[in-house]
Amino acid sequence: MVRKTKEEAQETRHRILDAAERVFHAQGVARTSLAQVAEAAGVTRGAIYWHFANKADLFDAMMQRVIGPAEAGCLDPALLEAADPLAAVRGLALDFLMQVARDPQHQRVFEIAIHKSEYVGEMADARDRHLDCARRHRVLLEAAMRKSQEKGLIAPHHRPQVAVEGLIALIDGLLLNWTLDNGLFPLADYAAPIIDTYLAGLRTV
Amino acid sequence: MVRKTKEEAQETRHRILDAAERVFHAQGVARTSLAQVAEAAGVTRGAIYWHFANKADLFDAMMQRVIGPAEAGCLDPALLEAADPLAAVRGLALDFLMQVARDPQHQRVFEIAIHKSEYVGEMADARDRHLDCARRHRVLLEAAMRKSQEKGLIAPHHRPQVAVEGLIALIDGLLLNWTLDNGLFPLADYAAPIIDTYLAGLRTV
DNA sequence: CTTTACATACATTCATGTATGTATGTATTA
DNA sequence: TAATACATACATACATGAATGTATGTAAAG
Repeated sequence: MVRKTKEEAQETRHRILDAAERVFHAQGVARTSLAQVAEAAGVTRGAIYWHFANKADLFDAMMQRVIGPAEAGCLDPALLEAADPLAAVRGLALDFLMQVARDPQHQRVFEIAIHKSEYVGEMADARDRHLDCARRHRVLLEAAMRKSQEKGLIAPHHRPQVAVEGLIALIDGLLLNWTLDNGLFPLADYAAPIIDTYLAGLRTV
Repeated sequence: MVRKTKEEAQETRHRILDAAERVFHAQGVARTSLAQVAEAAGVTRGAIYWHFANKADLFDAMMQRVIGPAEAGCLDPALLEAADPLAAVRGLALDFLMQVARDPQHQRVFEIAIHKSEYVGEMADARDRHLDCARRHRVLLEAAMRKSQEKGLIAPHHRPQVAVEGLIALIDGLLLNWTLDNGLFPLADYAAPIIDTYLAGLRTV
């Protein structure tokens, strides 16, 4: 059986993406060949080269499938309309961390992105997309911080840009270390008190 | 000219390590062959295989040469004898971040470790060493946090383990994002206020 | 009948590890 | 102290395997 219906073709595409997730996670991106991905997916390399241009393209698609929807949720401009923007920021950060802590697919993909791939050469596309997305987050968060400061929720001596950079560092650092060894500490338990500690620091004079 | 004196041999060894740093940084570890490292060092692969067992061993040596001394300084148990352990922790964290911000070699090596290598397979040695070192840091920092709490420098509702995990996340996150794009924010300027914000949060009731 | 969705087969490029060559430093001996 | 023997510090050459990309085959969907 060779030629499939369009739906079946999409299913094999997803099977390939699933397999890539598993194998990339287990061996790292650079150390896995497309033949290994194909075997894990139950197809041949021909199928992979039909759906994707090369390994970088496959990697891109794998990341986008999971991170694309997630990042959309994090970029809600309604953040600025909240009565308490700082609380809204807190909610966004915790939602994000909790989603990763709960969903094993998110965990796997972030672990691949952070610890099992090299942001270099042909992976530059993914890197650029990440940087652009991060920049938009910074812009939005900085606006929220400024608004919080206007409302007296943040002490006046804090610079909004600095406050944002610290918050992002905290979130990314938690993700970095938890994905490095998820037995090290319970992210779902630690996330809230840690974020709250930082935000409490922003309130102090 | 073939056989060199021991000092000359050590010099070529360091030339190889320097070259590895540059090429790994430019292309990523997985995407560079030992032939490229050899060319950059002005030697042949024979020289590399004489001094190192393989690429993983070379990578290990390159990391250890820079990180080894640095991590020794961060593990000073005198931390616990300080009159103000929290201030001592602050000093340690800032010293570390400032050293990376100032020394381009540290910057390069951390950038390689974080963004341009895959902690997988044969790199497991480096990963294990990193994890073990991080664990010792956590033990020491947790003791310092506990002592700070006994002295009333940290509000009683904070759990020392959680406080430590937040601090480490903050430091690692700053390093992660700054090495990702060192034009994004000035680490030397931002480090102190961000760390201080978190520590201020630890003092609040 | 044409295009799709793959499987199969092929050619080519590299990177690795090892084996071997070789000239020089260094210790030993006489 | 000079001759000798051995180890060192590489360079060179080779064999092997593996991964990639492409070209071609093919059967069924549309």
